[in-house]
Amino acid sequence: MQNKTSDFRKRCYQVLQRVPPGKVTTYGAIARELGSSACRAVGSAMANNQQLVVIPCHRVVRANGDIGDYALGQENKSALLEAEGVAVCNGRITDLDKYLHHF
DNA sequence: GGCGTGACCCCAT
DNA sequence: TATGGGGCCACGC
Repeated sequence: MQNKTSDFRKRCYQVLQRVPPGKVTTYGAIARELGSSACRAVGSAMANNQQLVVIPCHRVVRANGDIGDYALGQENKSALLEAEGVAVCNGRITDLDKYLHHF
């Protein structure tokens, strides 16, 4: 059967849901969890994410420490992260390694 | 069936 | 530190 969402995208969401509150992950980490280095494909999945309430896409940040982009805006994303206990400064994670979740 | 795009990542300069 | 270039994969037209 064919769901509206591709299987690859679902996997991104599944991995993303594995990240606990107060922790963050990177697009590359998710991609590698899926067995690929297609960090861009993961981002594309988030961009088409229609389950903002179900998928904590705001917990995904860039590997260089930047919070990356967000469907509702970077400001909203950083605010959500701080609300979960992640220190964000000027749209960037101060201690990325400290909040990075290890799968 | 092929091309361009994208919420990226890494390395070199 | 900032900028440029190459590579990776999935999706829409």
